[in-house]
Amino acid sequence: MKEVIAKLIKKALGELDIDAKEQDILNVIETPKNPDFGDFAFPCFAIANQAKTNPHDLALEVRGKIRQLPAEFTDIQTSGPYINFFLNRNQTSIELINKILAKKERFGSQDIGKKQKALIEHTSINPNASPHVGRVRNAIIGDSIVKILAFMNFKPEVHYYVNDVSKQIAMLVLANADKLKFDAMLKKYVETAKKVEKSKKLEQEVFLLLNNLEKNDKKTVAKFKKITNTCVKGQAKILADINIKYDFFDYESKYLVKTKEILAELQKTKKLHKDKQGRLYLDQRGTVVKNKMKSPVLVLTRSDGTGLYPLRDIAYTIDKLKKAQRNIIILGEDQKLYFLQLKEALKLLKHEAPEVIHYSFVLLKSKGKNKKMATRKGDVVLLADFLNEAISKAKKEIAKRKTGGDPKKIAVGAIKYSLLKNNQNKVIVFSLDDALNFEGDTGPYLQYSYARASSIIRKAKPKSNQIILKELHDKETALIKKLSDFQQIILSAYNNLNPSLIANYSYQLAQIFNEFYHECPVIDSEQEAFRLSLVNAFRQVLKNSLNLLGIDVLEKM
RNA sequence: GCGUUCGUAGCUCAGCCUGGAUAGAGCAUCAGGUUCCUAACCUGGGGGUCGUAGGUUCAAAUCCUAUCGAGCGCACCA
Repeated sequence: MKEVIAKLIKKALGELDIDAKEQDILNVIETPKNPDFGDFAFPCFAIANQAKTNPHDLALEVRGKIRQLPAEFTDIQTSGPYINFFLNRNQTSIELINKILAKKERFGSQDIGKKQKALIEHTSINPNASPHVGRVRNAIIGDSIVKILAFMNFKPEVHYYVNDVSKQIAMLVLANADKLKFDAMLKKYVETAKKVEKSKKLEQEVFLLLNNLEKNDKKTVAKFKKITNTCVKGQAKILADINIKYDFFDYESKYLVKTKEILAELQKTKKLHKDKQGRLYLDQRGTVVKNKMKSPVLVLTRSDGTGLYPLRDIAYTIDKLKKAQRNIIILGEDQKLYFLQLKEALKLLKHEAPEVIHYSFVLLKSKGKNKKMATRKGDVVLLADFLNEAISKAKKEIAKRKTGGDPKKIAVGAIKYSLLKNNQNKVIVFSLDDALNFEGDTGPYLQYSYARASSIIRKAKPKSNQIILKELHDKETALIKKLSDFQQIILSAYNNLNPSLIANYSYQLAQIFNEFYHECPVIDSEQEAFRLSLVNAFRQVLKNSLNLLGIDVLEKM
């Protein structure tokens, strides 16, 4: 459509003896935010500058040269230095709605992946406690990205990396936590961590346990395994409660044997050295990290020879890379530098690194100050508690309205939306009270809009399928325009691997629908058939959006 | 100190990549709307030096530079 406009303007400019390239015209044509200014606008600033006239007059002159109104438009006006084009929307509206209704849950999807396998690693929480809201941001973003990739015809495979070789688990082993249930783990961990922090002797015992683990001492291995299993099961269960599932749990301990090979290979690059304390480290002076840290090294082993996390991570990542054409990992902002270091280490071994998505922390809002969630201090909102409170709130609301509907779906929608709507590299300031408010820019608002639309469809008894299209109401036009944005938004969310774009779009879409709902009666109206199809198209697009966020829709609520 | 991300209404955010027409929402606040398809909704009011200062440009919340403030990171945690 922009091409049509560009040709039109070029011709008019030609008649005014102004020479302009079609491409230059095309580049500046924009879509006004305010519908009063039409569907497309051509600002005259640049051309006026070139022709040394003022943009105001130029707009008028150009408009004057367009004598015949092309069929695509209902009007062409000038407004100051802008020439505004008003589209003939009726025909294109019906085409769009029909397309949505025909493609259904595939509307907006494209075959970009061509069934390639995409491996996504997300969540990967330390298996030592019940996850808090901050940790869950990783899982929720990751899960949404999995869905976006599937929508673009990739074959996603979801991996959870279980850090079962760690001081954290060793501390729990030391505290005999292998006999504990999942719910008791957090308290035990906090307690033990405090003790170990104060005592060098206890810390030595922790290291000894790790040493025994690397030596594959049967008793030690069994204790680590017991605790890890309890924790992973507990975590997976609560995540399954909010419908986040994994295809594979990859245990870090499995990669212990490969670390010897990795060290041998790194040795060949001559970048691996031993420091005075006997630790092996990678010299990273010639790499991108050189100006980002005090001493550009990546330490791979402790002085007692046991491996550190980065060493096993190299082994694990290389293994992951073999499994899929595309590799993606979701990491917190605290891992930015570390990931660059890992990337450089992989480069030495002639491997690419996965694509990485970083997200910022979730801070807890309390008494005017924003605090970081710290598991050890108990300043946390656990996902389990958040979910329970949200469910009881949803139950209460449903009881009040006597409408029915699944309170858990509403609770999960509220939780996911509250953690997805913000831009990823922006810190989330989390307040439980705000998150439990189901009005305004929230998950339940979106679900409510869908339920309302569904209610219309349920109650309608259309007398005729005849689409009568009179002049569109403003709210109808706005709704259709928003629906037509969907494909572009999804593409952008895919290109940037950024679900918040979809979250924001969903909210705007729902908002416009609610305005339409108030101003345009559907049932028994003259345009009943058309409006019913519009409502159905809205339901489909909102459902598709919310599916990509991992949020279920409800027919009633 | 170095690197990095963020700074927009009382609070929480969108807009910034790709510069354009009076800077948008939600919460809170005030005033309205339900014999009518779900009021978890809608309409209206008040509330903004877009951190600050320069620069580029016909045009800057948007691009560049500096500066202030906050988060995160910078060697045996993962």
